[in-house]
Amino acid sequence: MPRSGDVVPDATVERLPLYHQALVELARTGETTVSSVKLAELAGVNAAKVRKDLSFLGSYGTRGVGYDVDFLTIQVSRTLGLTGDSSVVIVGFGNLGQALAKYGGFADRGFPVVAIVDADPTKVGTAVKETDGVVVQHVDELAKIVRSQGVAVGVIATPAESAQSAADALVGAGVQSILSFAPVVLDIPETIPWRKVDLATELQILSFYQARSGSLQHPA
Amino acid sequence: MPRSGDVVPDATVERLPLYHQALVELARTGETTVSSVKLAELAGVNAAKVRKDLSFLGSYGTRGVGYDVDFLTIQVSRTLGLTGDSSVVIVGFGNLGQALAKYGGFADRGFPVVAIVDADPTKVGTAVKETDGVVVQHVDELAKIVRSQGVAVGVIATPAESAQSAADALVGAGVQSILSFAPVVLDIPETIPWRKVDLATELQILSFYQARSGSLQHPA
DNA sequence: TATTGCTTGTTCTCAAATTCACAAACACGG
DNA sequence: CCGTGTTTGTGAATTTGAGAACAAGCAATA
Ligand SMILES: NC(=O)c1ccc[n+]([C@@H]2O[C@H](COP(=O)([O-])OP(=O)(O)OC[C@H]3O[C@@H](n4cnc5c(N)ncnc54)[C@H](O)[C@@H]3O)[C@@H](O)[C@H]2O)c1
Ligand SMILES: NC(=O)c1ccc[n+]([C@@H]2O[C@H](COP(=O)([O-])OP(=O)(O)OC[C@H]3O[C@@H](n4cnc5c(N)ncnc54)[C@H](O)[C@@H]3O)[C@@H](O)[C@H]2O)c1
Repeated sequence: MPRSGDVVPDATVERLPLYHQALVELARTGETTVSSVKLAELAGVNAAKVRKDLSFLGSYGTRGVGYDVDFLTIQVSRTLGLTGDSSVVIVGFGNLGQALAKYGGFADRGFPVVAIVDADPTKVGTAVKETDGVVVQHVDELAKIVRSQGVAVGVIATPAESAQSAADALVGAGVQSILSFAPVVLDIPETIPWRKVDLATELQILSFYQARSGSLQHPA
Repeated sequence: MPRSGDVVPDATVERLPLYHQALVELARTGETTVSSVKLAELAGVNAAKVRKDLSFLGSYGTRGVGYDVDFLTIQVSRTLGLTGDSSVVIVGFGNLGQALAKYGGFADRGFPVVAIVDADPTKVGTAVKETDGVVVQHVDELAKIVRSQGVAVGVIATPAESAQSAADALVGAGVQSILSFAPVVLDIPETIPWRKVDLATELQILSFYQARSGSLQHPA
């Protein structure tokens, strides 16, 4: 019987946010319990997989009934480490950085944007009303900002050629994880988890499956 | 001996864009050949994995020497189906849609944005200079646009609640693949490959590995 | 309290992916 | 033309993940 102290497989970790999202939606619509079949449908995965994934967190379902939506949400959140908010700093206030800054979906999901930095002096001083008027600061202030505000996550939205130096600055400043939109592999200490979101890569993967048309759908 | 006609594993397909990117970068810096070790380093993966992945495309290396950068680039491109350009239509000209529209990285990598649509009449008519002055059109024109311009890829940048109808419209219009930024599971025919990019999901996955600090790095 | 119907949790089997390890193959220098 | 050093391509072993199947367990109801 796996308990929450045991390891959770990587493949499961990647799906937990899907379940979390589905659970939040269920709670919003007033559902109090949910079966693995229903949850699987909402998350777009196999029901057996849902049950196995959830069993890694503990035995939180009730046979014949299903899972309690609120309780399961808490368990998934806890496993993902979504206890309190994790503040985010955005590095690079260009096209993408501005879109991210204005986007409310981060704060809604527990990742408030508390600071924005850029290397361009002409961008420093801009206030973003969507994020409670956070003002763009210079990248040289990064370490001070991270320390004083207890920033946990750094988001890199600089051009590819500046991404490594942005990463170095974030690591030096003491952030605990990094999400990068630059299409380059970063050299980051193993102690700091990081992920990359690369749109061109996504389009190229789609291109493959499109060429092999119909042979496989959405394998993500 | 696997040939290009054989199947390429999903896990390999997901990495081919990484290699492609590294190869383009190598060519830019004037390198003519590259070893699996070097390529692995650039792509951030294991060298044996690189060799096995490439072997699915065919036997294109030279023992004792490595791979010819230009030739391998062509083979990877061909496998991914990156022969000609694939035109893209962006659905939703909000924060994210505008950032995407202004971003040059799409066209650079063979995915020119040839059209943008939105449901909001006040957005219709806006011209985006970064993409050769493409003008935002109404979403009702989607089918006509896709057919007349031979659009291959649809990018969904609408709010979550409109994403399914955007997907339906794209499918109806005849696009061949879909990339969505909305944090919802879409119901799309199996014949049309689609992928989802969800930033909150990425942050939540990072949150897990951060909580289990140091036990595992960047598993993507 | 016994029965019934439903859903979980887990076991088992199969498939996919990763990694190691090394023979085969090639370039090059002497 | 032969030996040497290097790097590929791929078998084989191992790890990881997926999915089917079903016994175990609970609620509800009579
Ligand atoms: N815009 C998009 O839709 C989009 C899509 C996919 C990927 N990306 C990637 O996201 C990144 C940003 O794209 P963009 O379109 O916003 O670029 P951009 O040029 O509009 O903005 C980059 C910003 O980063 C700032 N910057 C540069 N070096 C910096 C440094 N060392 N420290 C701090 N700030 C620095 C610049 O001053 C600028 O404001 C790029 O790597 C791009 O490939 C963007
Ligand atoms: N902005 C970001 O940085 C960001 C980050 C992550 C995810 N997202 C996701 O991307 C999506 C868009 O985000 P955003 O911040 O750009 O939102 P937004 O509200 O700024 O823009 C949405 C746009 O879509 C248009 N639209 C609405 N319904 C439509 C329809 N049926 N057909 C065509 N157009 C329609 C609206 O008129 C609006 O212009 C959302 O799903 C959001 O969750 C955005």
